[in-house]
Amino acid sequence: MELQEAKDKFIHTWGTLATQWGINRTMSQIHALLLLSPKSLNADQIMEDLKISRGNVNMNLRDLMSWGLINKQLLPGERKEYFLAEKDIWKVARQIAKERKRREIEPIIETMDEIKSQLKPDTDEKKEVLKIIDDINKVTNFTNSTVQSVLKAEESWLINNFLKLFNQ
Amino acid sequence: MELQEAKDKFIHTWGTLATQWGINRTMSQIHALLLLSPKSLNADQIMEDLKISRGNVNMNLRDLMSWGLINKQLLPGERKEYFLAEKDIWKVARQIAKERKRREIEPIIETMDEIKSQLKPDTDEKKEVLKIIDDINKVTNFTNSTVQSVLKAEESWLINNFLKLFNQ
DNA sequence: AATAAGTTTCAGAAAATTTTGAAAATTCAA
DNA sequence: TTGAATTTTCAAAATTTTCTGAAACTTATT
Repeated sequence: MELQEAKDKFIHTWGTLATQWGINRTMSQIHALLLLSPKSLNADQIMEDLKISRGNVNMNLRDLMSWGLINKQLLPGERKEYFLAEKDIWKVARQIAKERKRREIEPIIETMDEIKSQLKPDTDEKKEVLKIIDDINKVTNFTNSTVQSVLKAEESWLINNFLKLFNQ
Repeated sequence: MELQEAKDKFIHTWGTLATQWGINRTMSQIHALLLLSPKSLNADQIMEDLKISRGNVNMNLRDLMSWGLINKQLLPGERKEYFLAEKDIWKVARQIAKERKRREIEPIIETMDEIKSQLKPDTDEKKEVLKIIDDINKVTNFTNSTVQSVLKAEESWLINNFLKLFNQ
């Protein structure tokens, strides 16, 4: 397999996988493209490479920035904006976990709390509903704090290795 | 807030949240409905309650069964099939984690392995691509085994409590 | 074996999401 | 300022996903 073939396969598969977990295909493909690119790229280069429109590139670059997966780079003497992916995959994974926690887990807690505060447990059926809501809250909080502690542990493991590097 | 209102809010929000994480809205709503229902329900009851077609109900009930979140119940003297949700939310959460692991994490490992085995590291650029693929594999394996061990720990905590119950 | 009750399938319709591309807005240089 | 380069926005088009409903299939009853 040649380099370009491997890159294409990676970018294509990454996009396909992403749709299965509710992430926009193009966003993932741009991310994959930037991950594999040693140099930062501008909108025109991404447009040409993935054969997509300027508007699409723009929207998804902003999304990727909001996920903290890529950064804008202003090259001296260049008018155009260049984009560079975070290459440290551990950092990428932590970033994704944090975002998903914020976007997926926190809204559940909010909704459950809202229903809980407004429904009086004055009948057996209401009590049953409240029981389920309470259970969901427990599980969600557990998941939340587990993710949190794994993130923290993982982060300090990285910090440890970083420190070791300086102790050599 | 009255019972029906609370139920509706729960079912509706659950459906909306689900779409944000790549799960079909109807599937989540049927799951929510069954979670809140003390009795098992048949296709006609679900159709009427959520105002959706028979085909849609059938498809999503099968999906929910494949996720291990609901079970078919054959009531004596009844021709129709009834469906009952798993009410133990910890079990539900474990089931979802297992499925997502299988559906989201395992395909990544497969793809990365495939590219890795076919791309020779004979240039610097190829080596760089292989480095990223390797990193992704490391992170994915780490995530996989972390989920695995949390699941296991959580499961045995449950087992522990179950056993305690009998030691009283 | 015929019929009735219930379930599954799937082509086409409807709905939701994504993408395009051109116009508007912004930024920079002279 | 002006105007050229670049980025952003957004209505409409294209695409993808979901849903419907009727026909086909399966299972149970007489």
